[in-house]
Amino acid sequence: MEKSGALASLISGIPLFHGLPRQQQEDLAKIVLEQAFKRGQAIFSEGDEGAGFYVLISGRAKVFKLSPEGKEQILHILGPGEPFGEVPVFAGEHFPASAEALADCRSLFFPRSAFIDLVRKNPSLAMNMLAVLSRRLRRFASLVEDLSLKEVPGRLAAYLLYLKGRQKQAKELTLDISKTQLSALLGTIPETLSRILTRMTREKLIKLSGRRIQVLNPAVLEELASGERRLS
Amino acid sequence: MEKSGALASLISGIPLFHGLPRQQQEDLAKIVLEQAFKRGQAIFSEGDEGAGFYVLISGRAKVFKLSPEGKEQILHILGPGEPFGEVPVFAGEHFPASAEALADCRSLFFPRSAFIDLVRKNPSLAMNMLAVLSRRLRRFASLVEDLSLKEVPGRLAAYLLYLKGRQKQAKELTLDISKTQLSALLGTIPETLSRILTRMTREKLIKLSGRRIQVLNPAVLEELASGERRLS
DNA sequence: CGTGCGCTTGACTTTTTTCAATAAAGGTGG
DNA sequence: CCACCTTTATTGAAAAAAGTCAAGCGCACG
Repeated sequence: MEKSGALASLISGIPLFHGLPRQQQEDLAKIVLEQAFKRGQAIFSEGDEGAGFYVLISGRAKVFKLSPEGKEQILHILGPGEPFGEVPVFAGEHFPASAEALADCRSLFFPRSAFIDLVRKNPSLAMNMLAVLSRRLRRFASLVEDLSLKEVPGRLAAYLLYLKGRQKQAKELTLDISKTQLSALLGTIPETLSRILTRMTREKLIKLSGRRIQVLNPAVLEELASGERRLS
Repeated sequence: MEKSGALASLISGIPLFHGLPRQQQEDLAKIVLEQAFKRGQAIFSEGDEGAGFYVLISGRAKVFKLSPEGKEQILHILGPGEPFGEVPVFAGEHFPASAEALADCRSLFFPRSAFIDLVRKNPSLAMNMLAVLSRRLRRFASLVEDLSLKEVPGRLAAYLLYLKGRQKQAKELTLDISKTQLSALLGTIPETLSRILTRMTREKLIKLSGRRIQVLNPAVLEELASGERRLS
């Protein structure tokens, strides 16, 4: 009783499950499994059979693709409350990418067939899931646009402005991931990222000390991000 | 009666609506609008408010992003039976990309709110839509992988093999889009595509005459596509 | 106190794009 | 059916962007 109460409150706090009748949140609690992963641990790997999907409860994780030569492209950085690994639940059975814990994590695991039963019985749950997948498609469209239509300085500028939007209380941004991870998120390598940060500093667009970055000139960053201007 | 009968048979032939009870296909027929677009005509533009989504009935269309400098990245080439523009139905309201007819098209348009009502009442329709969005996420993950982790010869090789898989009856592939469009689909420009086709021809991997391409050495194309080898 | 990992910088290579010119192809109207 | 004109495709030379290889620094953690 104790335990399922805690589970229920975890579940009701997940955006994917907002607006669901209490009964259905309890149904979810019945099928869910709790899991933990240590920093650096694989959660699943591309090609694995997906027996269900995950929701991150605490910690931080990444979903990524790896090239044969070892280059990594991060598709998504996950924080608490975010679902991942849903694709095989509804189409095909293997994961299209890999996932790994960036810090010690707790997560919930929802087994595929029990979850599908709930979705079938439950229009609100289906609608919420459709919204989640649609938002992800939107993000992916934007990622493709960045990779194909912008060069690295533009992608970095866009990311800095995105961070600034999320951390608007602080005058100074704090990177929530290592620069190596950031380079993989932007579709480049650490050396290139480092050089561009140096150039931006030289141009007085930013000021950086370790993981903290001050945005000195957001207007020019905007122009870089939208491709109107390039970094000299 | 005549007309709605024709509509009903169109609708029942759309994979998205397979397995639905007849009643629900009739419900769909009641809310649908038929539309036609001429070659080159815009169907919608990025940022437009999405009042509903489309299913292509005949012809061919593309969904794409445009950079400020005019470079285009095609996200998807659509053929008959394929739905598009669904994202704003379930998340946000504006289109994340633009769509245009590549040839004269007929399409069905499903208005958002009436369609959502049907989805809410209809678990199978919801499941089908979840499958469609999941498959698209899979494709996007693969597109991101290609753009970020492969160079252009690898992307082209992957595309040729994909085409070969779809046209396996013929010994000779036929490009179903212009080379300019293909370059935009592969995330490059016509000059680069042309040069790489020339190199592949010189290496005797393919033989090309106009839009027809013979694959002479699929094994090496596989290696290019997976990054094990590079084009000398 | 060292060892390792993340980060930076330099020199060099490769890939791709840009710009420009030309050639080929396809459709239209005479 | 042909001539014309627009679009599409190809090629070269040069520039730019990003990646590779290698070395060195600094900081954290055991």
